[in-house]
Formats: sequence, C-alpha cells, structure tokens
Amino acid sequence: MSTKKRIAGLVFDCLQKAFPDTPGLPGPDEIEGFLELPPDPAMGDYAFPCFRLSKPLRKAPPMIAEALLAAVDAPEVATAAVAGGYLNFALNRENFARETLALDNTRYAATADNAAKTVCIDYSSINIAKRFHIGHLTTTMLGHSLKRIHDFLGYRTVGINHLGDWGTQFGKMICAYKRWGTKAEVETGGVDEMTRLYVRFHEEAEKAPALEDEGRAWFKRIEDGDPEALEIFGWFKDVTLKDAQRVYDKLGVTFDYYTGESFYNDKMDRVVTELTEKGLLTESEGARVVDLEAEGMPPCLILKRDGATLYATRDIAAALYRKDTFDFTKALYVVAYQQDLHFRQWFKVLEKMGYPWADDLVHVSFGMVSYEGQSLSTRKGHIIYLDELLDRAVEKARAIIEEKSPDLADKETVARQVGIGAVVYADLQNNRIKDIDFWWDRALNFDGETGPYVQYTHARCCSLLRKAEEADVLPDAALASALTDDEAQEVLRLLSRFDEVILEAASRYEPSMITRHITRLAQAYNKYYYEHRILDEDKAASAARVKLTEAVRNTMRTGLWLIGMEAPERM
RNA sequence: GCGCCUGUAGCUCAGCCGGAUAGAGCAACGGCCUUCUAAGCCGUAGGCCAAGGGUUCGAAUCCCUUCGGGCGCGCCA
Repeated sequence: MSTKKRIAGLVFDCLQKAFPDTPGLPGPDEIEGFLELPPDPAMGDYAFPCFRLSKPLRKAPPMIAEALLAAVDAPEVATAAVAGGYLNFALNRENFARETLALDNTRYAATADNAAKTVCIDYSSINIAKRFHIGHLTTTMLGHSLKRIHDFLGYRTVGINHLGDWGTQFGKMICAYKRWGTKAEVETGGVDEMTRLYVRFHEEAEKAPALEDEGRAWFKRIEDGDPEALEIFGWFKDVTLKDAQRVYDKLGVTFDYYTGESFYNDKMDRVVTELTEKGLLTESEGARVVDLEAEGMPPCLILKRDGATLYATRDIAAALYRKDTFDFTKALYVVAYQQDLHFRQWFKVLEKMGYPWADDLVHVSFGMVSYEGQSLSTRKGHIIYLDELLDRAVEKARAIIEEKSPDLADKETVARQVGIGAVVYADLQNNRIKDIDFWWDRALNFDGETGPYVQYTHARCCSLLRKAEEADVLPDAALASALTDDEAQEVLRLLSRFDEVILEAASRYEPSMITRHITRLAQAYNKYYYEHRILDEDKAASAARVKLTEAVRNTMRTGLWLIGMEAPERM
C-alpha cells in the first residue's frame, strides 16, 4: 500500500473518531484525492485541506484541523500540525527512507492485465524520397518514448512506421529519373539526388506542361502493377529507407512494421463497400463523402470525383486492418496538430460505422517546428537536416570531452551518447503541444536543464558507486537514520514518486513528465552530493548513502531509457 | 467568417481535474574546485500569471467576453 493511501486511511480514521455518526463525510478514496503536497517540505510530507469538510461539519476549517489532530495516533507519522485550515503530516523519515529504498524503480510491477493488451503506435511515418529533417524529430522521438513507456508498463506494443509511399509525386519522380537520372547518381546521391530530380521535374514542367501527363502516366503504371514502374519505385523506397535507417540507428529508434500507405491499396474497397452498405456515403460536388454536419465538422472525403481514394480512406482502411491484425486496446497516432481535424473526422466515421473501438483511437498531437522564427522550407533551404543537427551536437560533445575529460576511455561513444542525448532531451522536455522554434545556440547548450546535465549526474552516481566498491562499501539501507536530513529526504520523495509519474506520462501521452522528473531528481541529488560527504569513515552510514546513490542511478537510467536516451557511465 | 490550440520573469518553459508566500533553466551580476566528476553547487536581481467580468470560503487554474499568436476549414498527405 502506498504511503499516500495509508495517510488517507489515517485521516479517515481520525474523522470517524472526531466526528462519529456524521453524514456526508468522505471515504478513504475520496480523501486520498484531497491530499496535497505542502508548498514547503518543511511543513510536512502531506497536507489535508479541511476546507472540504466545513460544509458537512458546519465548522471552520482550523477547528476541524484541531479536532483531527487530537485524534491522530499512528507510528508512521512523526508529527502532525495544524496550519490554517490544513492538517500537515510529516512522515517518520527513517521509515520513509527504508521503504523507498526497498522499491525497484528499474521495473514496473506489471499486472498480467496489461500483458494481454496491445497498443499500436504509429509514429515517424516518413515520406519516400525526402530527407529526414527536424520537422520529423518529434513524431519519431515522442512515438519511440511512448512505445518504451508502454513496454515498461507491460503492454504488448506494435510500432508502425506508416511510410508516405503513395501518390502522383512518385510517378513524376520516375518520369524525371527516366529522362535525366542515372542509377549510379541515385545510388550515391540517395535522397538528395531524388529530390534534385523532383525539383528538376517541376522546373521543366513549367516549360512543358505535357510532362505532368507523363508523370501521371507513370503513377498509373505503378497503380496497375507495371513491373518496370514497380521496380524503380521499390528501389527509390529502399534507398530512402537506407538513408533514414542511418538516422534511426543514431537515435536508437526501431519499428516493428514499415507498412506504408501503398500497403493498404488492396484494402480500400472494404471501406467504400462498408460505408455504402451502411448508408453513410453521400454524393457532394461529384465526390463521395461522409456527412458530419450533425457532428459540427466538415464532411469527410472518401472518394474523389475521379473515383480515387483519399488519405482519410487510407487511414480508415489501415485502422480496420490493424484492429483485425493486432486487436489493439489502443492505437496512438503521433502526428502534428495540423492534422487535428482530419483525425477527428475519420475517427468519427469509424464510430458511425458502428465500431465502438473508435474510442480507442488517439491522436497524440504535438506542436509545429520552425527555425529561427520562420517556417521550415526545403525549397528555400530554410531547414535543418537531422544528420547535420546530430553531427554538430556530437561534435560539440566531443570538444567538451577533450577539454574536461581528455583521459576518458571511449570518447567517441560518449560524445555520441551525449550529443544525441542533448537533442532528444530537448525534444521531449516540454509539453508536446508547444511549438518549437529551433535555434542552434539553444540546441547546442549543454548547461542547466539539459540532457547532458541529467547524464552527467547519472555518470557521477556511477563514479561514486565504483569508488564505493573499491572501498568495500556495499549499498545497504540498514542504517536509514543516516538519510533523515532534508536533502536526502527530497531525493527520496522524488524516487518514491517515480512510478506515479510514469503512469501519468502514459495516461497523458506526455513523456516530458518523465524528462522533468528525472531532471528534478538530478537537481536534488546534486544538491545532496554537495552538502553531504557520501563515503567517509562511518561504513554503515556510507552504505546507506551509497544505497541512495544506487537508487538514484537506477531511477535515472530507467528514466533516460524511457525517453529514448542513453546513460553513459563516465563522461 | 467558423473550428481547434495557445498567451505565466528579458528568453525557453513547469504549475492548469481550484487551495497555503506563482517555480525551474537560459541570459545578467556575485560567490564556491589541496575532499567522492565544476557538463556541478550557492546567492542577487527579475512576474498587475494578456485584459475585463463571473462562479467560489479560496482562481494562473473553472465559465463568459475581448485582444494577441499558431494551425485548420473538399477532391495533397
């Protein structure tokens, strides 16, 4: 039972004792919801606001607090005190230290319940023939982190990279390749060469509009399964994925499936058929749509005037396929908020089709990325490619290592972990809905609340644990009385709340909660580290402080893993 | 025009299912390395929580209005 629950039970008992047979008093669960954290830890560990009870009890809050205080009698509470309308509880510090250090924050006590549930996560979803840039970072890292969080909580997860591999632009690209490209150039130039061909196509098409038809014809050939078209297209895809894989490898991001838009080509008929059978498809301005006027939304376009499908059709087909294949209890779509309306529309269409699981579809939306105050533009060259960003971050880390830790064993590995960690941390630091304006100096800052700061604190813990081992001091919380000072208690409080934070991060689809929590833990530990000597002559006390250090190290390593960062042991 | 999101210190943001003096980091200024990693720690300064109304014992937090910013609103995804 959690400490909070026990305090809630205690308040409940006090209430019964102080005000017997009073109707309208809250139960233990309700009381637990009322419990707060005092603004200053010096006031106590938990606070019960008595304002809540002044109505049923018809008494002033401070009087209620006094009456409750008189009824308090529990060993785990060191002191209880009335402060205004609050009753504050301070826990027995020694006891709290012992219990908290008995927790294992590297594992979640997963219920068998979760293991039977599948969560699909659709993230990254890059386009073929486009280079990976900072606009793709958030969907990639947010999705990756959500996958790890759900893995940690014991769910079965399915990570899907829903590739943008369908559309007339690929016909144009093949057309351009056939006219002006060579195999060797595409092989060596990769995505850049494909982009160059695509740009050239548009330039030439301005002069010779007939090219547009030629491009469309090539796309038709892809659709019709023409071997040559498919071969070139498949090859473009391979080249793009090989390029992207380099970035994914650097970031440590993986997927279970790369089923893109083209995968659903033969699964679209079902959508149209079902919608027709269910009488949901109506004609509007030549197109076939699902009317959503009653829901206060514009209609959802299913078929174009020419009978071709649209992206809503494809998303619905994909959802039906995933439900059949994975039987998910939840499906997350990690896509920028720009597409908010689109998701609301097709989620609603599935609901109207009679699928109750439409409620399990979640659009995990996030903010837009701009660069120095202006929107990203490949065409204008106003863009930061991820390769370049990661390389520069690693380079910066390398320079700092040369300066501060020239004797470090595996400098290159650490530079990579730290540089990339800085980028990942910054991406998952704030609430996902916030827009991000990219500035180089901010991205390459390694001081203060940054990835390197948390990693540094982790490495510092590792270093201490190595020293402790050399001195034959093994982590042991037996002498918990050595951990009753304010600084240690603050560290312990943060350690004890780690699992709640993960659960909340999962329920809100907000990994930043974990990022911030481990940052606070790092701050608290660094403060502790400066105010207290950890290894000294007193072996038993040292062992307790080493145990605390170990718990911080483990929690931080787990937290870093959850947000997709590495945890170097030296730096 | 309509809809969704957003507005907290110079900058970037926490806090937003109501509670006790609104918190961090960056930037600025001033301290701390002969002791366990100074990518660190401590301190100073910096805020009519966009504005106005309302609900409440109590509002940065909930409701309404206004203003500023972002995004979206039919055959692209």
